[in-house]
Amino acid sequence: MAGPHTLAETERTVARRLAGLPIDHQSMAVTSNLFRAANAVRNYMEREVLTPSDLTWTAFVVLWVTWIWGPAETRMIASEAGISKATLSGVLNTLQARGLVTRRKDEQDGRLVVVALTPAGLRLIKRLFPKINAAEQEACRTLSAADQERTADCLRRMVEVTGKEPAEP
Amino acid sequence: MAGPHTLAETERTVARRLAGLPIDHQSMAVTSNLFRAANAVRNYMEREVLTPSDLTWTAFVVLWVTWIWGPAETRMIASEAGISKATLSGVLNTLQARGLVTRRKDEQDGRLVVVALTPAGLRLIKRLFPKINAAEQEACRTLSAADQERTADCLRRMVEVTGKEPAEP
DNA sequence: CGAAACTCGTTCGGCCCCGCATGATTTTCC
DNA sequence: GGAAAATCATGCGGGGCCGAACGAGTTTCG
Repeated sequence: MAGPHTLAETERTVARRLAGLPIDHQSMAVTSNLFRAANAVRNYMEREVLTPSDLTWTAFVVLWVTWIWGPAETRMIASEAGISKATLSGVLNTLQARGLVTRRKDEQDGRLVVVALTPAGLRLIKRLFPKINAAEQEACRTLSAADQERTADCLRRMVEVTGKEPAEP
Repeated sequence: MAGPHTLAETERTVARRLAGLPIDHQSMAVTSNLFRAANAVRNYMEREVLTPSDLTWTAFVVLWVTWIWGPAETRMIASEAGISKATLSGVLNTLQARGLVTRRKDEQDGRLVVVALTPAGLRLIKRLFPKINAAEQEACRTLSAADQERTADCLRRMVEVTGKEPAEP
């Protein structure tokens, strides 16, 4: 990520290259570091925790959501995991083939499919989640408690603002 | 993203479900909102700015990096864009087919490939970037200047901590 | 009751994404 | 000068990712 340039160097060069244009540099700094950080943390967790268990980040998230939200319909899992239903279908095929989740038709409503963890899936997520949380702690190591609280809050507000709104009849 | 639950509701449920486990909730709140926010902002920009021009987020980033860092080698563009060289190869194929970038062998070093914007590519990025910056401003709308500064700084620190380090012989 | 409208999950086509292997090129170091 | 090591971009295979189209199932309402 850092590549041949440091973060500070990169940001300086961009600012110089954009001199003269009427650009809001502050919000640009927030969003570009948002993407950088999300990528860096995600890669860090895959590298340190997930790859040894042959899991992708998305597969882990789906496993986690299924654990937290109990047996649940696919539409709900997709929403909580932040992926589309189409993507979830593929991920579930993979997880099901590895014997980590099961699919079952709902008896009341035949359109619904209920996803649940298998015992093996439950064992895996219980073993992996503490390691992921340790990695989260590591990623936030240099942030004070106040920093963490404020950062989480600011990120929440950004989600609220950009969350889907394309609906104005 | 928000799906059937609000952000606050989701976080409360997770906390209740994880009660008893020795989990650091604060860093979990930071990272989970980090991924949520990155997804939400990215989708927002694709929806509002990029899709009308038939560009993906990654293709836009590659175009932007090529603009900022002038004609440059692929390895450098990949690093700045936060993607692998392999991914960049594919993206460049797409952009080249649409006549937005050119590839040219370096004359000094035959291994290198220099990527440059075509006039059409330059026109496109110049037209799109102000709209992206407006979207960035919108995403940060509810954050004070101090919030923005502090958030950007915290995100930078998270990048530093998790940035690739797998080198200890 | 029964047709129309709606909801749900899956498939499909196209792109992004990566690690790895490969071939081309340059540099290092006898 | 020439073999070995290093560097670079690309192709490939497997998977994630989405919108759109589809078929099966359910609800609405005349």
